[in-house]
Amino acid sequence: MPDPAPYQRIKDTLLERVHSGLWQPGDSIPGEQQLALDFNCARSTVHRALRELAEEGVLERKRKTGTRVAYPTGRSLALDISLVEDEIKATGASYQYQLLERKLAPLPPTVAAHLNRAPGEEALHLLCLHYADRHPYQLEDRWIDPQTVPEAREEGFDKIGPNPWLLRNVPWTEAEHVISADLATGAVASALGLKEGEPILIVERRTWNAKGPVTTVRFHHPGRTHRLRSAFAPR
Amino acid sequence: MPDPAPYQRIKDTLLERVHSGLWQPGDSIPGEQQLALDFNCARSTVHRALRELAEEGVLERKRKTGTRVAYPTGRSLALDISLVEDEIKATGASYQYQLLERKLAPLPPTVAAHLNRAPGEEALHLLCLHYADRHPYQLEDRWIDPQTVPEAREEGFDKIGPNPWLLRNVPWTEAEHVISADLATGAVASALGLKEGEPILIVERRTWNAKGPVTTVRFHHPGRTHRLRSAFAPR
DNA sequence: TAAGGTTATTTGTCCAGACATAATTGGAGA
DNA sequence: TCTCCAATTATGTCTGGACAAATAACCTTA
Repeated sequence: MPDPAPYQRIKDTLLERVHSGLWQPGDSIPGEQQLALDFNCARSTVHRALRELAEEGVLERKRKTGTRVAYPTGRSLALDISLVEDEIKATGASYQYQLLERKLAPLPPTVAAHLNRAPGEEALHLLCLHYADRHPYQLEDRWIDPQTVPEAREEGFDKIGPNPWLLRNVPWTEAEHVISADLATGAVASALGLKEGEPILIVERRTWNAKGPVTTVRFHHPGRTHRLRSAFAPR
Repeated sequence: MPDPAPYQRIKDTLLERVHSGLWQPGDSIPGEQQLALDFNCARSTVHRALRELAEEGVLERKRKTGTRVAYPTGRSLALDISLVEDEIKATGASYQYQLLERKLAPLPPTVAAHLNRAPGEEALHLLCLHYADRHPYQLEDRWIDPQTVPEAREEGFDKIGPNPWLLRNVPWTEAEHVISADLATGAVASALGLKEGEPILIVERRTWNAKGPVTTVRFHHPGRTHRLRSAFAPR
């Protein structure tokens, strides 16, 4: 194993002091000059370690006042949202993909608003089901704007899921996520193998690239068994 | 407004080139040497800009090969989780806090596991309701380990919510979040003013500090009206 | 042709020193 | 006592130079 870089070693050491409780939230810690002497390195090396720890929310720095251990606020939480396939395989389960529906359909109002289209205009609508070990894991309800993504007209989406296909062909540069809960009804319930009225967890993602809105997608998960997890440090 | 630092200006410029689509995912971009000439600055300044963009997931860098625009993967998503009070006030709504229950009670098994206690041992149980403009916004169901946090015995929690109190008195250094959906039942339903069987969104947070597990808390929100939002960049 | 070693290129990090900038502190003057 | 300015001190950033490490490309040899 290669030696970690000095700035990294310093970060680790300082973080350890915070985690161990040796330095408590609110405590002042030594200045860069002093730490540079302690660690026998240049001030800029110490500076980088401190700067990054501050960015990560571990420390708070102010000119003239110096550096203190930050009070955690839980200001942000990072959720991993990978491709379903990777997500499922990471748990050791087998992955299966099934296309339920693919057709041009009139846009519902909320989706139309995101895609900058009038409600009722036609767009490509996809319904896909992702299985983990043969159990329904996620129902994907997606709209693709054929104006921004004309190539999508040629793609059947019967072999490859829309997510990997889009990443490959029309990478987006901006996204917005909204998480909410609702009840399973009709098609969603039966696709996921749930009874009507069971809870579902919904992650909605809307993405843009330089040319405009690309796609809106709602991922539906069985609410009681699915979990979005985040082990994490304050930020 | 003060001039932004050069490395920041470079970051902005490069990010703009990616966002505008001038540089597409997969494209190679000029090397550090070249960019330093372009921006008329030292290589280390360019290097910092590139390094940070790579950390943010915008670029991918490899030695010898150079720097390319990254394909977005949506690998992570950042949710802001602030204090409820700030969260509510940020929307312009008025905030109100109400303590519903505060008593020592035997630990349910799942909570006991996190707090390293045997099920049935006693811990401090709190039920709190947070209002936005007089409407129930969040039901907080919290367990505090009186062994790790003896001070909590003395606190009534009738004026100050457990969250701000804990941050002030027993800051945690590590946390884990789990998001899920369920149905409102019994006490939860009536506290939130929902009918039985309506969907709720649950955020569970478990925290630790140097001395051990501090607290387990479940935040219950009305599922259809509450949203966890994240405008975000790929990572 | 295949294997293996060498070279060149690019990023990664460090350093020492310099100046900029924010913010506290203390002192001068009203 | 109050106000305002200046000195002090910590962090923030840049420079220009150096060396390390990864790795793609090339070159040698069997």
